[in-house]
Amino acid sequence: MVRKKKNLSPVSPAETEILRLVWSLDAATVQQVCDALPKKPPANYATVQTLLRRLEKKGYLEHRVQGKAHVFMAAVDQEDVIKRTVGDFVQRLFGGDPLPLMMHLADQSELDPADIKRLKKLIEKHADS
Amino acid sequence: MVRKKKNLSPVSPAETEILRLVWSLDAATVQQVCDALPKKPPANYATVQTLLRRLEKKGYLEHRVQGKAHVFMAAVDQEDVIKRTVGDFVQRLFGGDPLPLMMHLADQSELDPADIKRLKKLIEKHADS
DNA sequence: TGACACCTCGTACAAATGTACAACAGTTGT
DNA sequence: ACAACTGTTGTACATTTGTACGAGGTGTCA
Repeated sequence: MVRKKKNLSPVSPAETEILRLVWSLDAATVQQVCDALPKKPPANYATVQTLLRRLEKKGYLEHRVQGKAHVFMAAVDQEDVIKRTVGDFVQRLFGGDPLPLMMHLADQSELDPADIKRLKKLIEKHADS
Repeated sequence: MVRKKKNLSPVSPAETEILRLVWSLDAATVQQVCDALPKKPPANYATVQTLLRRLEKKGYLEHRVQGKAHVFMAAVDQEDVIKRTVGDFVQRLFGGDPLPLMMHLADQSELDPADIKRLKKLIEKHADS
């Protein structure tokens, strides 16, 4: 698959969550996305459907027909989307400097030892470059 | 100052950037915020003004009058806002797990040695807790 | 003491966003 | 073959967001 880049209109907050679920499910029908959402405020089928439709129109998803249902799946590279999304976020909230965000996360998060190990390794790698 | 918490309506992306500038300037007039914005697309005074007014209405800013101008300043704790904002963001894009974001940032960012040192220290601190 | 500059205020308005209904169609169990 | 499901499509609509104009007030300098 080719997965063209750029020129994608922005993903709204609500759309972002839906997109994430499709990624994590790899491919999913409207129903499956609904089921994956928190039950607390039971997701409205129609609403989720609209979000999926919009994501497809924007170019982030595509679908194949399976039986009577549409199965949605990624149409662009997840990493690219995350990169852009995080980049924009860091820009707005921290003026583009990722360090404050790292510090905030390191400070706030409960990281288990394994996580810390992986993180340190990654950071280490950047130390000598 | 008391700085009540919660019940604040969300900050939109454009508003977020303005809010960040007010924080970084500590206190600022519309003009000063405009000047702090990238010149590239020269910020429209009226637009910035609207954003500041909305931030005040939402409760994030307040102002004092100085001469003929309004000087805007934070009305709620910056850390709280950042915490909530980052939290929401992590929720939407990563389902609430901050580690993928940490990894992404560690992987993408060019961190200088000093940054790495500080980060490692912070992470270290969490290792034995 | 006017003319100017610089501000705020009220207002506007298109586009994006969040949310959702109603109508219609393919499947399926009976 | 028909009702009951389950899904899609078209559409709607109140808010929020991004962007910005014009009128009117006020401090300032000649």
